[in-house]
Amino acid sequence: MPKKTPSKSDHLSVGEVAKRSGVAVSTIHFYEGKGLIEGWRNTGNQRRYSRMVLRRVAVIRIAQRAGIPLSVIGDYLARLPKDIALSKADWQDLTVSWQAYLDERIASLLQLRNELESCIGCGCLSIADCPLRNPEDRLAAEGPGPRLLQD
Amino acid sequence: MPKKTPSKSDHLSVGEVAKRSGVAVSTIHFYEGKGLIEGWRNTGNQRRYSRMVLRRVAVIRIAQRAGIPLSVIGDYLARLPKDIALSKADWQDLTVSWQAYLDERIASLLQLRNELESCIGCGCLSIADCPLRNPEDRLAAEGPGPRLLQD
DNA sequence: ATAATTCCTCAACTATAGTTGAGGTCAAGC
DNA sequence: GCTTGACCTCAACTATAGTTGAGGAATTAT
Repeated sequence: MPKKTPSKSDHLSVGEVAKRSGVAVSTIHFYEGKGLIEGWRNTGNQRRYSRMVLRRVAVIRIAQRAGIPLSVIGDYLARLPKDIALSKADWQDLTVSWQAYLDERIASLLQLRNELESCIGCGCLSIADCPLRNPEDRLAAEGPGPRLLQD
Repeated sequence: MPKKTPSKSDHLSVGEVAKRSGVAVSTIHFYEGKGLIEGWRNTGNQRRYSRMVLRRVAVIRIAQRAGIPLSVIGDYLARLPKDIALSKADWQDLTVSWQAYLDERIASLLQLRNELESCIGCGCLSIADCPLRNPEDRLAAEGPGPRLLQD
């Protein structure tokens, strides 16, 4: 039984996870601190991860591409089995949720785009009339925006 | 000549700008510090703004809705006349730029959405095969994302 | 056995977009 | 003419998503 390769079978060091998932070691630390991933420690207090963590990191990065904040990603991941491979159903749930999220964001951006289009050259920005400043829009606008107008 | 109303003609205090544009006074300070808006001071060192600043603030908030960072908004605004009303052409330039920006972001989100769709249930996330992890995507992906994969 | 990596923790720092508070000044109303 | 409210500056703090560095321990390679 050769024991040459860094860590075989199913325990990866942070460095290996970092290299294989394409993120920095500090980011792995950070994700673990946030509870997004989990592992155990060896006798020398060094982090060891199951290779399942690679998929979790991939999932995190994909969700980030969709603009989902880590806290929300964490909520999704928390409902999933830890250290067990994501099942087809798990992955399906995630993708469906994220598609809904993406759909909302896309719709919101499209609305803004169309409003810009209809306002090209008008330059009005009238508080009363312009859809770009119309309070109705705010209700349909994306969530984390700061309060825009109140008159 | 009545001089009752807070500040008539064409000089608004921060408070008035804040109230009329719907942002906090601290935000006006912040924008001024960032060079996004400009004004002058009265004899008592208090900020005074032309009413043109209201439109500028509206423009800033609209651009933020589109997800454009303040630094970029500042670059656009810097090329515009200060303290002079935005012309139709100015506004047109802005909206066209922002639409292009929005189009890119929308395209990028749609691509991700479609990739998710094609991957529903596959759960592969294969480094080699999965479009969600495929390096080709990165080139087409949105700008400010952290580096994703390098193998 | 020693040297070179890798890893550990913890604190501090980056950037973005602001908000909050302290301590003090200015302007407006009565 | 004095009190209240609006304003001033500056520093510190919030949140998100990490990165960087110091000082020290563990692991790996020669």
